[in-house]
Amino acid sequence: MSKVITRFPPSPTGYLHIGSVRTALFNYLFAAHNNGEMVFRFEDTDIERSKVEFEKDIIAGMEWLGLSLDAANVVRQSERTDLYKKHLDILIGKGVAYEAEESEATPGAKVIRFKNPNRKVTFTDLVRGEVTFDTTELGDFVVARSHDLPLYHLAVVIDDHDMNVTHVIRGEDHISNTQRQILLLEALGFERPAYAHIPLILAPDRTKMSKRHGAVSINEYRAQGFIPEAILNYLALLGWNPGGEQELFTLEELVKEFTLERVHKAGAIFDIEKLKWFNHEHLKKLSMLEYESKLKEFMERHGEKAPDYLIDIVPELRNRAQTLGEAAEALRVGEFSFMEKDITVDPLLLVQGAKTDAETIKKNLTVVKEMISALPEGKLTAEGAKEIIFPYATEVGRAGVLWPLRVALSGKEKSPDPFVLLGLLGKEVSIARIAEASQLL
RNA sequence: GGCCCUAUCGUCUAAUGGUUAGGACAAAUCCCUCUCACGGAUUAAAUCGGGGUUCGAAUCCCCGUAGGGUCACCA
Repeated sequence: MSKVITRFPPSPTGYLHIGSVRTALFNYLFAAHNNGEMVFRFEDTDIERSKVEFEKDIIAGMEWLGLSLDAANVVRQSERTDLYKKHLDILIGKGVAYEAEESEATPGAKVIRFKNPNRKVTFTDLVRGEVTFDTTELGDFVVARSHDLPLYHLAVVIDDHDMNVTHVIRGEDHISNTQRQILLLEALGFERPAYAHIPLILAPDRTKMSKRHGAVSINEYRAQGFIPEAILNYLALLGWNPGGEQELFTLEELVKEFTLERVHKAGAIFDIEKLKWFNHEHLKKLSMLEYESKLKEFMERHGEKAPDYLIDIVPELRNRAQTLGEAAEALRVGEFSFMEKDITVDPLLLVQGAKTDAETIKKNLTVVKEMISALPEGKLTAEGAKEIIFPYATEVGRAGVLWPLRVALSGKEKSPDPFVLLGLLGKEVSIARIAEASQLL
């Protein structure tokens, strides 16, 4: 059996779309699973709408996702007109294509129409089984604007053949294009590739996802702080799954499991909440250092500077934020302001949740301060602090000890628990803050 | 409208003729608890409808219904 070759042929007429990414992913997974290859080409026959800016965006997006195979050898249809012309002449020579009326798009040139044999075309779709179309309603469709300007269907057929594509895996919106392409490829004497039309990603209203539904460009997800591992994992499971109950997969695992037989037939609604869950899970799998550098890079990308204490609060950030964007936001709005040199403590807040009077609070804070002071230098960890303080707090009433302690250390109504705070701030700063808070009472 | 495709909890899905129809997200409740999170437990929630085939149907067939895709000198 010949080597499996799939393809990803975006047209550079917009930013990399989330739906394109999933199609690319399925092509990638299928090729990789079968030790094959995914080829890449830009379908820019529509010169009006195609832009270099979009080409760059698509390449950058694919690279970021880790799906780029050979971006250096990008093929552009606009650079292959000789190849198309050659085949166009063959079609005309055979009498299966002919010059018709003058072109609207390029005045002076005649459009080329394909002489429709008006018959039924049946193909086996690897996802849907046998599909039959009657091509009669297509009429003699236009295959080129002129001798030099092929249209999509012609270019696709020639390129897929020329690039030795064995499997055409694309969105279901292309299923009715297949009949035209089969007609052309047979007229040219090419071998048919295998076809697989995968279900579309739908917006919550069950229609094709588009800009009016929110984010469709992969850039927007990147900007929100989603990471490639999560996006790929989520997208792979939209319309496919390996059958078990496992949901978290690495790219390698997806490659190992992927088969077209298990691709669904029905469209799947894109659920941002579930994507967030996947993102959180993949973020949790990162080491402290990996998380730190990812967040740092993310913040810099958005013109923000990560604080130098970032590494210390990674564990907290990681369990709170589902996306890097949420982590950056938490930092921006001061959720971790207690890590700064100076904090302000509101005396009222100190007693607010303590369920006891100021005198008791003051006494409790003093006891805690002494407990910490008694600890040998460098011994103040969250666990260690909890070990000595928690029994005392339980004995005299936790709210009366832990709430004021937490507020004294953070100055905030909401924060990580006081033991974590002690571990983060260290002995010296903690003692100083407790002392300052006591003064306020 | 023509043609094509599709149909399991709100959502993503498992179960490829025999299960109390399972899991996950979201929701609700409870636990943990000094707050916010995290985490743990529990609950509610589905086979679109009607006919067949079969001892037995979510699963196979037919008819409805509903939804989607597509009908360019765009891709």
